[in-house]
Amino acid sequence: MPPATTRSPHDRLSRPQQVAEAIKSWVMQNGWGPGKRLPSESELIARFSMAKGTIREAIRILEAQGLVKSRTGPGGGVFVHQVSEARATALLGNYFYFEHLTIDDIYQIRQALEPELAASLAGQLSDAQLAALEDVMTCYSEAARTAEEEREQHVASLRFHALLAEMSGNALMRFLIRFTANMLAEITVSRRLYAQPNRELWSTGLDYQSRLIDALRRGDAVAARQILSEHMKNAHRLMLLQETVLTQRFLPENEII
Amino acid sequence: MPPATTRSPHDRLSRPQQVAEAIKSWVMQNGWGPGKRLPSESELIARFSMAKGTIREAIRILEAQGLVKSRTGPGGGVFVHQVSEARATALLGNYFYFEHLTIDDIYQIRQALEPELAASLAGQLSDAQLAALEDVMTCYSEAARTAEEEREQHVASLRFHALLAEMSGNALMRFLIRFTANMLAEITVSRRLYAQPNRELWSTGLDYQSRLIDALRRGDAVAARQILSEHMKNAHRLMLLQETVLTQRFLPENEII
DNA sequence: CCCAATTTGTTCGTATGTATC
DNA sequence: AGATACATACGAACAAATTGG
Repeated sequence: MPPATTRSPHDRLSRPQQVAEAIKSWVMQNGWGPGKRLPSESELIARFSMAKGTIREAIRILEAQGLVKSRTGPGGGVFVHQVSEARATALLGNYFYFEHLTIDDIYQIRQALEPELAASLAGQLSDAQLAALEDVMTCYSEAARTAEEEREQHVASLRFHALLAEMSGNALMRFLIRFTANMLAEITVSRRLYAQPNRELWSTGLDYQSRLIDALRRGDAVAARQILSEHMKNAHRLMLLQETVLTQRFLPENEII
Repeated sequence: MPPATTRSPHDRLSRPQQVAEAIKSWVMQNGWGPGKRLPSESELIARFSMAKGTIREAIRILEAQGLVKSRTGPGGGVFVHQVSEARATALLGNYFYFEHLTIDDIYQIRQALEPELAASLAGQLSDAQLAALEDVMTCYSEAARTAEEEREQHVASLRFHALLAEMSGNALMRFLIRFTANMLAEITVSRRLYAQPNRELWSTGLDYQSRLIDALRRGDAVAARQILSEHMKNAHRLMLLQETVLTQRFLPENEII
């Protein structure tokens, strides 16, 4: 029995989709990487014996997936393009537009991932990296006075986690941490949760992160894991009070954090 | 200062992209859900004052993202469509085609997520669900004789985890567990890692999963977490011996598991 | 079973915009 | 500035698919 591609015979692929798939596997088989220029429109028209419109739609499909980019003018054309994190985030975000994630859901993942991330980074960071973490922390070292400052502190605290993720050698970990933080920001911003003064969250958050940086510097993986685990548990608990269903929008193709 | 969309002024959106974005936010603002029919091509042509080809490219962009589907004939048209898990998996998989994930990377995530999943399911499953888990388990209760059987057992063991994820109320958890299992299957299948007889992995895996089901039935969250944690650690250790860089293909738009 | 209506799908010719030399 | 090479956009015609009479 073959690996069995589970496409029902009823949803046949349109010609542009066929062409897009063909180009995909063509690029893959030749091992072409980012920057590689694909044949021009007219060449593709000749190669696939299809009309311009059909070829163009195929290119658009690949472009929407972030796999190619096209430029006009001489030396222009269609180029293989590395899918950006922003694009991947937006595309995955579309999926969760229809699933209704709660703050609980997101924190269950963060609760599992972040301590593991912290543990894996203990003793691995350079002085410059540790300094960068402390730098972000100082953005919210003082109690917020206005709602605007409150919001900025909230964003900064999420940036702390994003920065930590950036330091991981694990691309999957990096993406997931940043994605979950993004989703959380979407909720809190869209629901104005940050507007509710939550001094306890930010102040205890500051304390935890300070201790975390210390543990990371000492190379104490167990402590780092424990600290971030408690931090997550606490943040989760505080946010739980204002739990809400995520009515997230279609994400535009740009970075939130 | 506005939320600041970080699009450089140099990569202006093409007209089809503009139209696609306009339709997106249009759907969003009206709160239209899956099944809602969008205006016909000709209506969109009139509304946006653009050529048919341009409108069609916009539709294709949305279709590539899995947000709409179009049907021909009377009563046909373009319909809002819930992004499928398969589509989301494929789109996210494209991102990691360019990042080079290792087995280590994937197991770091599974190691963090799966025990948490197990703990959250303890005492929450119906008899039918527990029976379904045992059912999948029996698929590899006997030692494999041929390489083909070996492969089937491997797939079945990944299915066990997928089924477990399916029982979570957390859509994000469900997706991530299945996604990571998918990525792992991609590696092991494409690199033929399953071909190497690895009796220890499957037999100990069987033992672990049997104990896990028991703990889930008893409602012992701590034990469930511990068992799956050890199982992951063990599976990771065994796979580490044959570690390899993931040279994953562009994922076709279909389900692997 | 065929025919007609409706809607997306595809083709071709032409013209325009844009970046490079 | 002008020529060149490429994607981009337009419009009209035709093809295919689906539904209902």
